[in-house]
Amino acid sequence: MDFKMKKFRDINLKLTPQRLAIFEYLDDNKSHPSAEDIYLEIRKKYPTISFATVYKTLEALKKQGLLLELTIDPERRRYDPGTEHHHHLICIDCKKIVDIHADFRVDVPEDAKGSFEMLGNHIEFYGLCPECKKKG
Amino acid sequence: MDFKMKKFRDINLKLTPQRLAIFEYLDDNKSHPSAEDIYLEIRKKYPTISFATVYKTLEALKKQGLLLELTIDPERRRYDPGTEHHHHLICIDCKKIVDIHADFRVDVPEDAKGSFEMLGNHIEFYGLCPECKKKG
DNA sequence: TATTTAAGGATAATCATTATGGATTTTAAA
DNA sequence: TTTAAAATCCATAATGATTATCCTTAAATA
Ligand SMILES: [Mn+2]
Ligand SMILES: [Mn+2]
Ligand SMILES: [Zn+2]
Ligand SMILES: [Zn+2]
Repeated sequence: MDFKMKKFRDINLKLTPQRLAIFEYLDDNKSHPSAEDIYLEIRKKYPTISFATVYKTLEALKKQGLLLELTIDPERRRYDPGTEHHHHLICIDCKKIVDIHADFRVDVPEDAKGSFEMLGNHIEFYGLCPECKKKG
Repeated sequence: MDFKMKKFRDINLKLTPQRLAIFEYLDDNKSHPSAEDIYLEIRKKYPTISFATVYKTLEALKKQGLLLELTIDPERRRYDPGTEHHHHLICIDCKKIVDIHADFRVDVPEDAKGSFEMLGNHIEFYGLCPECKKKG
């Protein structure tokens, strides 16, 4: 969180109570929340905060490279404060997203990639979380 | 396409000219089109077709397991008539999606997966297509 | 051909996200 | 401390994709 504040100062972005609350909520957050998740949480402290503020703060964080946007849930965008390269496991039932910090060799064979310039990759694992497996 | 018709007949779904046109458009289609792409194309033959019809047909195909919905483009859903297990390469510039038919070993280590039940995976590769690389 | 039932199409509704604009707050300078 | 400029807040409107509704039309089947 400290470094988020620093980065913001560095580029003339102001530190407001709303933003600090969002930083704090995201800091070390492993739940991959949606904009609404964040909005609902921050609203407990700042009941007048607007969705626009949440979206704009997320946009600013993304632009600083301090936040990733996940396109893994077809219903809504999810955000990930863990910006190191990692992969995800999503429960097909409750949509919970869990980090997978493992290194996989996924070199695309030359003939398959053609003259594409390869820049990165992301693996989505699908499965059932322990809770949902129990429920059936 | 034939087998799509058969599956539809088997479950009391009617074969209409609009649906056949969509089947035909999707058959062997490697472009991963959006609902709008499909709508615009079919409209050439059936100028009165509605978006609702496109969405409903896609939904029916999905339910039959004849079509996959991709959550790889944050702006809109893309559809994939290739339902065999494969991966994708997306151009971060023009959003073109290309199939990668290669087999990768991506076994999640026991300690990372916990008691999740693993059911599948999908790898998204990010890069620049030859055309976009040229443009800079 | 008649009957049944699903599908088509126009359009409204919904939901997530983005844009706008005036009031407020922060920051820096005077 | 006062002032001014810039950034942010939030209410709200706009947008764009997707889903729902409802009435008319057409496909299937006997
Ligand atoms: Mn993550
Ligand atoms: Mn594909
Ligand atoms: Zn679950
Ligand atoms: Zn491209």
